[in-house]
Amino acid sequence: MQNLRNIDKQSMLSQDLGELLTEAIVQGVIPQGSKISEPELARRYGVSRGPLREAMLKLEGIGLVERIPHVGARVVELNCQQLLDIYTIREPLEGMACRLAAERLTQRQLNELHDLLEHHQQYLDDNHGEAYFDQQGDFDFHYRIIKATGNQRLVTLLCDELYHLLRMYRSTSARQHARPKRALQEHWAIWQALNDRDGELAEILMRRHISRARKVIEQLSSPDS
Amino acid sequence: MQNLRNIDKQSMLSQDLGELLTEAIVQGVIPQGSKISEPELARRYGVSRGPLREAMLKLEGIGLVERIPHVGARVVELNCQQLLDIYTIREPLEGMACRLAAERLTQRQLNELHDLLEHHQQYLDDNHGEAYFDQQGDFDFHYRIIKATGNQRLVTLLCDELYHLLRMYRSTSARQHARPKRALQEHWAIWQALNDRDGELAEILMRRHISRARKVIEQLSSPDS
DNA sequence: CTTCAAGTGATTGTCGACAATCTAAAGGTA
DNA sequence: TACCTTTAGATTGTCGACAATCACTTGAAG
Repeated sequence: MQNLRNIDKQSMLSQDLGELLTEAIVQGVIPQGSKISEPELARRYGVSRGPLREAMLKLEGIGLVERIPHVGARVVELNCQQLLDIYTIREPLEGMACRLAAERLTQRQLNELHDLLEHHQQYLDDNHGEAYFDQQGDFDFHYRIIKATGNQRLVTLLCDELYHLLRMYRSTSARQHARPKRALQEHWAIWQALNDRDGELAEILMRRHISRARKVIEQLSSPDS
Repeated sequence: MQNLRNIDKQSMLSQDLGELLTEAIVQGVIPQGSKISEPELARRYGVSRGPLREAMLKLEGIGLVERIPHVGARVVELNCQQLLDIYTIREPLEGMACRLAAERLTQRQLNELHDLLEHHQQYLDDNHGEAYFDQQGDFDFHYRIIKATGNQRLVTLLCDELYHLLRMYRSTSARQHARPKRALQEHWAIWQALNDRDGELAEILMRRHISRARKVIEQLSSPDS
């Protein structure tokens, strides 16, 4: 009864390795574009090459590394174009997530979202400007809406795959959320629509929210014209 | 089937295995819900368990099999709810794909799409009713639009992951596209919008197209109310 | 007869080793 | 000097083998 952790979650070595490596790559410990040597990583983590290769396969599926047969694996280099592509996917997907969430969110979940936004608001009003909580709060808001859809495949797709890439970009790029107050306003508007059970409006607002963030990135990447 | 390694010397064994197994599962050769024994499959394909496990990892990433640590892998059982979830994801994603394609399709690609639809139309008018071409033409239309977006991640997501599940469902279910003529009409309308470079309308039409197909499935799954 | 415990057989996860292949440095030729 | 070939080194892909774990049978107790 005390070692509950060992019962409910059988840990595979390759699975744990996958999560470790994911965090290492997302946080920039393993820099973008760097080559990944299987023997070296295997020695560092004290495992054989078998589980490590399986973990790499999983990372490749997420899109964090790219593998070339007989050559090896490299951490993906996330240029602006690829980031824009991700936002292009996020926009309609999270819009649909909002539409679904408007029907399925419980009152309790809505209240928790409200508290989250107020907490976030207070931090910004106090002018802390701590980017960490800013990003954390931002992601948290989106995560909760997505998970409320009850569409497991949608949750996996967004939270377990695409968002790793976003976190990687934000942790390695100096840019820290260029417009936190505006973004929070948009979050409030989305919450209002969700609270009114207006799925159609919530979808539009979320799409605009992501589309605007995408435009900011677009202007940063090509400041000319 | 034994000389798998002679197919292409430059590709990896696990990669070829992944494609073979994907086809076998999609076409129902390996039935839904069946347990997958690593030693048995390894013997059948004349390879070791290493590459086979790596192929299974890839299939798990696509969502064709489910693995439980220390228990094994099973081919996923695609119930109606999961199929509805997939359509829920397809609707906004392919809508966005249409919006993008409206800007990027070349005149040549538009003409090819036109020929494809006319070919399809002729088959239906001749009352062949051959479900195979019907499905093939349907998928082909959607594939071409998606690939015209130029968003590689979107292409991979839809064509290399979600569509395998759709093909699996259609090949194992007796239902053969309940409304081929109506669907073709909607394809024509989408093509018209694409040809007019009206991305906004093309997106709406594609969303409606997929949403209607989803409703058909929804009614089949729960005929009451 | 039902239920639970131990044992047996098979399967999974992991490891170390070997062949095929790629990378990079050394050396020869125009 | 520039370019091509060769060669040594390291890395990747694959294989067979062993320990850990699970499923199923057997058997005994209530």
